[in-house]
Amino acid sequence: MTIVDVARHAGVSTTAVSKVLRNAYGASPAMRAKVHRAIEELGYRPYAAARGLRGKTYTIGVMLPDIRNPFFPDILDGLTDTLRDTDYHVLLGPSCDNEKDEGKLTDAMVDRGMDGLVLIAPVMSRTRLDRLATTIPTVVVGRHSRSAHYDTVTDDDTAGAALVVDHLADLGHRRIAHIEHHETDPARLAEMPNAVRADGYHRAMRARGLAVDIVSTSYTQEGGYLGAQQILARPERPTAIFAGADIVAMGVLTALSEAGLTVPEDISLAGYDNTSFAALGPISLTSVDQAGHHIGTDAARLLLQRIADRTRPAAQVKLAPKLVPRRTTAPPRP
Amino acid sequence: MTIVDVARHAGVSTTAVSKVLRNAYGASPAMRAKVHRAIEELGYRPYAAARGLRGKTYTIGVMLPDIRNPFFPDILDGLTDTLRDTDYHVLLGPSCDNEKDEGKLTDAMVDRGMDGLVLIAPVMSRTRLDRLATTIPTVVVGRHSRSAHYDTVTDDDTAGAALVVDHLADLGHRRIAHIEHHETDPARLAEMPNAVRADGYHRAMRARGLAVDIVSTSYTQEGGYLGAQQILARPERPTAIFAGADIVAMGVLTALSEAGLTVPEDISLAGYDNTSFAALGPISLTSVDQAGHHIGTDAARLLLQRIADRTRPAAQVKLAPKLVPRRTTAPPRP
DNA sequence: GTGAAAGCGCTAACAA
DNA sequence: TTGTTAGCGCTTTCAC
Repeated sequence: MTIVDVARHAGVSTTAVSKVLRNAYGASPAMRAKVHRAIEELGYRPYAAARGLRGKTYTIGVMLPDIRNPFFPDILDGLTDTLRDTDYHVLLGPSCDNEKDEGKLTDAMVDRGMDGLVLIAPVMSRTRLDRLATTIPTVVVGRHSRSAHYDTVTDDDTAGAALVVDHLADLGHRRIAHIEHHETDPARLAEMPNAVRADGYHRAMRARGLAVDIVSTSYTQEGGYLGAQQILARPERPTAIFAGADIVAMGVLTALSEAGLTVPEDISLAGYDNTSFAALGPISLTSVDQAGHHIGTDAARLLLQRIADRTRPAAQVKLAPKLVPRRTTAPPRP
Repeated sequence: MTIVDVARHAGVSTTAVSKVLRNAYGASPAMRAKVHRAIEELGYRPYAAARGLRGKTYTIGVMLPDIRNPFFPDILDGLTDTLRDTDYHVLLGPSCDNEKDEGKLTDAMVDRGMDGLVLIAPVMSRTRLDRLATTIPTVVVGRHSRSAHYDTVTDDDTAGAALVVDHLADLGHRRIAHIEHHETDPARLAEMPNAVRADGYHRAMRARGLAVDIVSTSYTQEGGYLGAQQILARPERPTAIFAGADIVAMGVLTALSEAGLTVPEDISLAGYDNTSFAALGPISLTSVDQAGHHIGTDAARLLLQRIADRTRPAAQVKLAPKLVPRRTTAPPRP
């Protein structure tokens, strides 16, 4: 079942069918109707793989660091909701949290002729990111970099971290530890959301005259578990922990519970992302909302615009985070 | 940068390059070496979209019902671990939990020339599933159907449900409610894992002479929340709840917590899937382990075999679930 | 507004 | 073992 069959069935040329399929200029209403009827009657579906050879594949690729992090589905929902009424399909790569896997995945997506990419918090070098974006329309989410070739959607992570520090400090906490996602590359130190968040914590603490206490693990449940264990092994225990992501806070809860500590009586805990798990009754985690759905919507919109016009100036959308206080934060024991 | 450039650079024919790329028969070691060097030097990458037009795209599509359900990443890990050392790439569709979205996504995957599909708990009709599997190598995960055209990997949901019921009954519970994922289609009633799980509960309860109490919502956090609210509104409250999935149990916990009930003192709770959240310290949910990673490994292996030989007899792999008792289940109040 | 014809990059017959 | 050649299904000039 090909375009040739449709053309024959409708009594027109293959060119005509192609034009109708693409809503291209140069097909009369009568022709469109004929072709559409033929498509209907034959149950024809264009073969995207073949379209890609000359035109577009109507496919958008999404890369994310960790499918287990419940924040990313929010972004995905925003993306798919926006793309639902278009001809585009979204295809997701499996989690990849290192430069090598990222390279493999983005290569694979380019090789499959995808029309555009949404990269969520990519760790690849700025050079590579830039090169990629000149190859294929790209929107970068979360990473605080700026390029002429790709659009970005970010949340103000500096402000978000300050929100948490201020909240805890206002409650009376003086010793507030932070668990961050380990970042050594100096170039990425200024760009990755986790690094900016840690920097925001740093600034906010110093602005209050408080001593900085950072533990480096990763933005995973295990990272939170291990980070909390390190913190609990300290001679002087902090009275509050600011986990860089809700998923980290989940692991922290396990470690605290195993240590026989209760939240917020023994120690306060705040997360980041305001995922659906933060709202869970028995957890009720204080967190920072960065409106994942909205991020996804913006990313999709920007990508569609960039696909339509690859020369348009790059846009930087920056969203403002919001603190959502819940039951895991309270004044420290007197 | 095409195969022609590589051929010219290596001083061989395009066929030779093609053969080397595919590890096909008919290329001398000397030729392979020459071609590989040319590929290296030119930084050539085959264009998968074009390969798909004649041969394969080296792409495997995965469809899952809900990206928010933390059980599915386990399966995905098993899949990607197994596929990592092959030439195949895994691409995931966005969540789709209804027949229409499933149809759109599988169509899109077929249209993109994917070499094989892994469908996790698909809800589409058996006819459609069968037709799909004759079009493209397919492995179905979780669904208890049998076909000559696709392989299946399932867990013994009947036994798993019985494990939970027996555990609770042995603790002394008599009134055990079950929250299931709503299923009306009579054909799917015997095939979907959620339906089989509910049926297993049914049988196990009756075998013990206990009264069945089923609430139908969905396998989501919200489904658990709403289901628990319905259960709590009963004149006579059950002493234990068996949630059909861990993600459901998460929602149940919220509802119980809002109602001022404690677990397991006021009410026992068990989930299913043994996700990483079940092991979380403050949650510590009794659950049923169905070895998601193993399921993924088997699915990948079966799919590779089916891609290699589409006529091979269909295999049905059935795994055995295991109960993981934790702190949310205890004897009822006297 | 419409259609004929030339590829897109690759694979697979087939011939050498 | 190697190379020549004809497409895969679609889009895109470029005539008409």
